[in-house]
Amino acid sequence: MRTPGMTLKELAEMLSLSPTTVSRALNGYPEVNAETRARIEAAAREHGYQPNTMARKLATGKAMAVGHVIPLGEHQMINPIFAEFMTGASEVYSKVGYETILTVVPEKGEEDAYRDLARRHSVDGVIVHAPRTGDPRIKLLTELGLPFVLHGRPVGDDGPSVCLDIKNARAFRQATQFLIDLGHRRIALLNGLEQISFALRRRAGYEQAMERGGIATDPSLSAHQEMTETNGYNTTMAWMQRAERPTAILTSSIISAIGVSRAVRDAGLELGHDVSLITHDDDLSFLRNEGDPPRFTTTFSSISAAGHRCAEMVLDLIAGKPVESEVWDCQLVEGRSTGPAPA
Amino acid sequence: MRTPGMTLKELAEMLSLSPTTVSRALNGYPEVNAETRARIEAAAREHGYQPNTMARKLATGKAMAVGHVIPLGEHQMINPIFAEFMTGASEVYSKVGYETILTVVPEKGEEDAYRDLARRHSVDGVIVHAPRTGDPRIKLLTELGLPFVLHGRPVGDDGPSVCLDIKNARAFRQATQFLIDLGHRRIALLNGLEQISFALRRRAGYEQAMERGGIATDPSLSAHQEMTETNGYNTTMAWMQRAERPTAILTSSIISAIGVSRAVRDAGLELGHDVSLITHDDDLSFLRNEGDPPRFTTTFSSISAAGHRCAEMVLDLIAGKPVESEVWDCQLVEGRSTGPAPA
DNA sequence: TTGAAAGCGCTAACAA
DNA sequence: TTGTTAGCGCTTTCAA
Repeated sequence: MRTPGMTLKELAEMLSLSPTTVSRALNGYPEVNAETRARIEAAAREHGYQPNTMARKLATGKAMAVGHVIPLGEHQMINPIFAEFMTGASEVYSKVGYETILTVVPEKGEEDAYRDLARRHSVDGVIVHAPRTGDPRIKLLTELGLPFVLHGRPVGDDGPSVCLDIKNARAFRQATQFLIDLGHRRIALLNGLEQISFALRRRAGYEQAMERGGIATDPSLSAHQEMTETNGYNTTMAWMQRAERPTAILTSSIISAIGVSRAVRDAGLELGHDVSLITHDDDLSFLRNEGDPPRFTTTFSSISAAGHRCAEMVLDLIAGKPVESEVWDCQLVEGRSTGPAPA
Repeated sequence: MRTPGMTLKELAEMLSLSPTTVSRALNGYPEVNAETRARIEAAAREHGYQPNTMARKLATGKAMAVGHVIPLGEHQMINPIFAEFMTGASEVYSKVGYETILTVVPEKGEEDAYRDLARRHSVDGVIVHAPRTGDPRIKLLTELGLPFVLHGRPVGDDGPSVCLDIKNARAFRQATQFLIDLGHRRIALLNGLEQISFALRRRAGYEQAMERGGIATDPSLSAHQEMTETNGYNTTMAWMQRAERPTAILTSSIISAIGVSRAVRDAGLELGHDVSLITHDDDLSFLRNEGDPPRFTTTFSSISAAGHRCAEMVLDLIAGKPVESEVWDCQLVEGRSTGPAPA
């Protein structure tokens, strides 16, 4: 049923050339006569010749694809951010003729997914999202010999790896400091799941600033949970109902910030007046409006840029080029209504 | 560098059998001696044998993959919904050993992306998202002979195709009717881009109900635009500032509804009191909380279920099984604060 | 019930 | 600069 699509051999026959020459011409090898190459290219274009990827993959032993394994379940709400990331990455792959392979697996099956990808040679490399404490993926991928790039710094010492990250600790230290300078003392932290590298570093930054400011951190004012709107709402609501409620909240995601914002309102309070909010902004442009809620933006703001860069890095890795880890800087952007602490 | 992974030939040699027999045993062909098969299976398991997908693909001519082509740009904000959809679909593919191939392309390159996928034999079938008026994809895919399933009904008559959709018109007719019955007259529609099938059908439903209710539809109360929060916010804000502002708003997406909700508040009005809101709910659970905003839910509510079903359908199509289009029913769920029209 | 042999369409040594 | 010859690892006739 499928349009057959011409083969290399057929094209070669039409040109009275050997498949080898045609292959070489089309793949840009230098040893082809310019005139011959022109002829071949013209014919290929004219007949809409497109090499069969499977054959090429088998012959070269390269999968011409990069894999992204996404665990379902607990972390599922990573989705909107993940989508932005994928957009950036996928663009890069397409540009060099690579394909993007997406594998969605139940939390438990994650390692098997990587094993399968490696053994079946389905991909030449992978991107690992949100490394965690004791993350088994790094060791596994190293063993499998599958090139990978981490989006986020690894937590412990799991051996050498290449990653792209932002200065999480610094960002949150700055943000906390900023609030302290405004006179806040009861500053709450609404963070992501504790075992995730991002969250760990952000907490560290928060705690450092608190310590420097001589403020004892109240553990009940730190929440580590999935960054959903509902979680943000519920946790904030509980905080708002305390006698000594926090006067400022720091969140790790614009998604939770939406929940915070709603909870504050529902508690009969006003954001930027009764409660200040600073959030790490993942630039989900479809979710936010200028100045609301007031937020903390990092240069990592465009998640799609991160996807873009991670993709480039993994391709370099695959090509055997040396690749350095990158840690991007941050930038504090003062929101409209982040005011001094209420008296 | 990569762990080599044993080949069929090697496995066969270890067993002193021919590759043919081993292949047959592993692929469940009936003509293999039970005892031999057991031996083969044991050995395969023991040595962790995993067939090389590329070789298999080349030999069988099947790509063992389904493609999803996502246009960038205008429709980019489809993202969060799309992510949910992909989750459902990907699960299905994985379960049967298929891979998910994602192609993100600039709006213009969409057709070429399909052509390339087909010619390079990268996929056995594709899912087409959000068919539009004069959508070139249907004809193209038919020509290419690439099996496809539409998520959303086609608009015109682009030839036979298989689709999965909800009863959009009926849903919006019902919702509008519901508002009319509550006494609303100035009902606004905040819809998706005009050329998208979903939006067209929803508008039709809205207009039918208005007509039946004997209410002239005010064109300035229908907005067709990308369903982003910002668009929802701005449009609603403009409406709220009119002398005769709408008393009810119907939106096509929970994303725009968030913008509506904020705009109403910022205009100093109260949702469910001054303005009623009903929205088609894509069940992006991370974005909403029970009862806020009041909403209209369809059984299509779980987008991931749609992804799941579309995937099954395309696999059946690929397998040559007959597949019927499906149109899922809807369900009106009354939200907490959708009250009668203000006097 | 098993095996031998011939590809799938391409790339890549090695020759010419 | 071009062509010849082998494969890549698997499936699949066709024989035994």
